[in-house]
Amino acid sequence: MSSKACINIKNKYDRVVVLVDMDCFYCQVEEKLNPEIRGKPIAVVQYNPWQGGGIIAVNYPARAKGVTRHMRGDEAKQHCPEIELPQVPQVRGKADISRYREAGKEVADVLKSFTPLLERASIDEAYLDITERVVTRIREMNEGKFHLLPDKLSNTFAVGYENIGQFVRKLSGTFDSSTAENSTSDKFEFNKSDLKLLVGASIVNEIRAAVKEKTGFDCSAGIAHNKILAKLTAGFHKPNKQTILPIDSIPKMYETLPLKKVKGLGGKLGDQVCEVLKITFMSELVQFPESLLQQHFDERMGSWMYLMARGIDLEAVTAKFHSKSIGCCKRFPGKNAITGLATLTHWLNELASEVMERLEKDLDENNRTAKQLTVSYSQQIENTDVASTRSIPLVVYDKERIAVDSLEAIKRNTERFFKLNSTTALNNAIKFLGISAGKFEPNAGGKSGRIKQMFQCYTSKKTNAEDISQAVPEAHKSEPLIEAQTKDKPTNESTSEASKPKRNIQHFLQNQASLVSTSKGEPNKSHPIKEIKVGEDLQHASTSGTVISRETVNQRKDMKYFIQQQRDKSVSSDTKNQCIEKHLDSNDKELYDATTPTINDNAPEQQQNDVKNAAEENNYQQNRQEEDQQEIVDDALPASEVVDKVEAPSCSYKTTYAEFYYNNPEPTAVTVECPQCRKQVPEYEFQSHQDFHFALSLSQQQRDEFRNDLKMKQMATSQDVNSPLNAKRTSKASATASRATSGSTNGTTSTAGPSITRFLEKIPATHRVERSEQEKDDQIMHHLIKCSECGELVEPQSITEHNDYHVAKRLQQELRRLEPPSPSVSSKPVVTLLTTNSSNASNNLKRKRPAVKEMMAEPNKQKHKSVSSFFTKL
DNA sequence: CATGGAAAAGAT
DNA sequence: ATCTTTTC
Repeated sequence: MSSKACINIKNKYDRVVVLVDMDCFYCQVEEKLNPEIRGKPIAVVQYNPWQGGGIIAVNYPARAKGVTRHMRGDEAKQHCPEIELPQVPQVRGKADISRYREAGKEVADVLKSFTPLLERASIDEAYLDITERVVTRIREMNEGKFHLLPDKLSNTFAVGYENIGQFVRKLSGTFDSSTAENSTSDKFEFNKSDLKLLVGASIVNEIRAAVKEKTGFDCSAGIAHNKILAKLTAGFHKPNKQTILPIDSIPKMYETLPLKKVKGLGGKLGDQVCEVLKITFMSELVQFPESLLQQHFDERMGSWMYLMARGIDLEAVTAKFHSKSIGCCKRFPGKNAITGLATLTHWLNELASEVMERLEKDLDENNRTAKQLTVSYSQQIENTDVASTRSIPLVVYDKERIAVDSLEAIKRNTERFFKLNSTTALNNAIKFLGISAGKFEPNAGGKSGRIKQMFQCYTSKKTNAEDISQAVPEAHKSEPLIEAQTKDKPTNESTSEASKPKRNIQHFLQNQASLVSTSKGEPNKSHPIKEIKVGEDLQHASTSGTVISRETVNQRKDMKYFIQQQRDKSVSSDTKNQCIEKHLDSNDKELYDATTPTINDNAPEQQQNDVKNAAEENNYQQNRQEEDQQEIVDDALPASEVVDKVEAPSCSYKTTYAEFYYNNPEPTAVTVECPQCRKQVPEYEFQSHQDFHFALSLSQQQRDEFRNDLKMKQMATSQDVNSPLNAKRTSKASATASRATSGSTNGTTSTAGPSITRFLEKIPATHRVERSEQEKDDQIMHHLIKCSECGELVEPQSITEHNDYHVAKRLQQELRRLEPPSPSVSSKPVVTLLTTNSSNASNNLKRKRPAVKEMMAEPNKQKHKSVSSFFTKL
């Protein structure tokens, strides 16, 4: 599991790698959903209340009007009054992109039907290695079964050529004049490789046509010999077009290609490279020896850049269809920061719900189970945001459990979670929350699988007999070419049969006239690459959050030393370096090394932005939000208070709960009346106020259930719970209690805690259900019973079965619980406070990339097949 | 507070 | 295991 799979450097031009990129995908999805707006200028917007919402996708008509990403909806309207602004659906108070996710999968399914060697790169992008198909097609061409007619290459462009016809002519010309002698030259090899791209383009055209036919979506594609270049190339002609990148065109293209446009160099690293080497364009990178690059950056990175400067990227396309993690998150900026337990609980539940939903779907579709939960959050501590991440075992797919465990993880890792003397007011406001599940394992059949199966017949409607196996022949994994070529290996190498290929090519050329005229409509600008649009939205402003962590600060502190160390390293002659050069074709060098002499190692200028020492300011003025919040809630009581309420019913929550206690009402300038509670709310607070009501109404339900469970437990144990005075204790008790309801055996609460046997007894439905006021009528009317476990409304005749489901669920949980050790309690409190103004990014550029040695370890097994042989067979 | 959310992968 | 970086 070292690093990324790479191909042998000798095959550097042998692959045909395609990047398929959906054109303004979200817009297309919305268009498909609502045909009314088709063809109009469109921008997809998310969270519309504030200034018309943030734009996350813009279609081409709208782009023509000057609308761009990271505009607000209002701004877009100014540029283009007729613009349509469909919104990203909002579910559970947060943006929900499942609509696009599903559309993306639809597309990927189509792509996958062309090759198993498909790597999904994002929701709307995928890499394909179609080398095998190309080789097959070339064979078919040789056999006369396939003719590469111009109509197979519509909407196709080649970098460095006016139109595709020109490229074809150039290519065929070299084959025409090929003799046995020059057919061994590198140039000739290049042409063979480029021919593959051309043939590949015909396949990609079919792929894109299939996508269009099956899904209705347009896409663009880049066709090159490796991933990075394919990605780059895809951006050259859009939308609904495809571009080939011939080898010869790479150096010219590099001359005007800003280094930062290359994937992987778009961020701080790219800045560093440009700064340290004093360069801007990719073409300037070629002058530096590998050793120098390795010294300034790191070994891996150095090698990667060295090769990249020569148009080489050895990373294999690996079959990957499904995400390795499923998660969701939300920011709570500024006044939206979470300051109370109730709100925190609410949002954790929302996030947990979404994750759960998606996990269950994933279980259905992919027959796998996530084993790890990761909760991330950032807290405002004394004025800086501190981000943290904690991982915990994910033992059962259970929404409540996920939410509770997440909360526990946060608590456990926060030194002072609550404000002094409070059991609900958070000491540190939370500005960001995220829950994600990962470490998927395939669902094995077998003994543990049996429970899962019985489980599944409840949870999933589908009996998923078919298991979408993403298995891919191992042969593909690292060396797709070898196999292809082996199969294809002809008996004779490059012989002098130039007549037949000529015939074929001329057959092709006969149709060139039409091709050229086709592309006339769209003049192929001779690549002003400075303005090239790479990818859909490459102008992603580096907002570079202000969140810093202790580690970052420490790194900065160490930087001086670090840089010095780098400098001290002597310029040792690198064997690896020589190794690479040895494997570069003479033509590679010709292509790139012509003009520029190698320059010497000179030390990087480091900016000595000294790290400011953490200066603690005791700025205590953050209680504003909670004050506002609490004003609202005179009559309602968030779920998290229930425990305390039950335990200490005599206390007024207003005085007991800091979340509401820190009330220092300030005369506010502009207020609005809340339609729900009819309180005056500061205008700028309105949204979060609404959120709060939302939270309230949702938690109400839970509260009922919770109380019922408590009641039951009390009946069972006849014991009291802890005093609410100790915050830590209380919260723990609360968490444990709720967990117990879902099947825990251990609890601090009782001597006779709920055991699994207890749950295995069938519980009469009538005892388990209690109707809430609002639902009563509904339920009576429809003769439905609400399950106290999950809140679902169930038909009476199904309630037994339904309860069985929960029993099974608990059973599984119980079994699971025995397996893994409990989550490791963290050793240290997380909260360390450091501040800095330095935005100096020159830290830590060391990366590890696959060692070049490994890439070249494999000896060349193949002799390249002569191009002329493509045409020899009849 | 102001793009936001999502995911991967590398670094330590 | 946690944090950072990058990208879309």
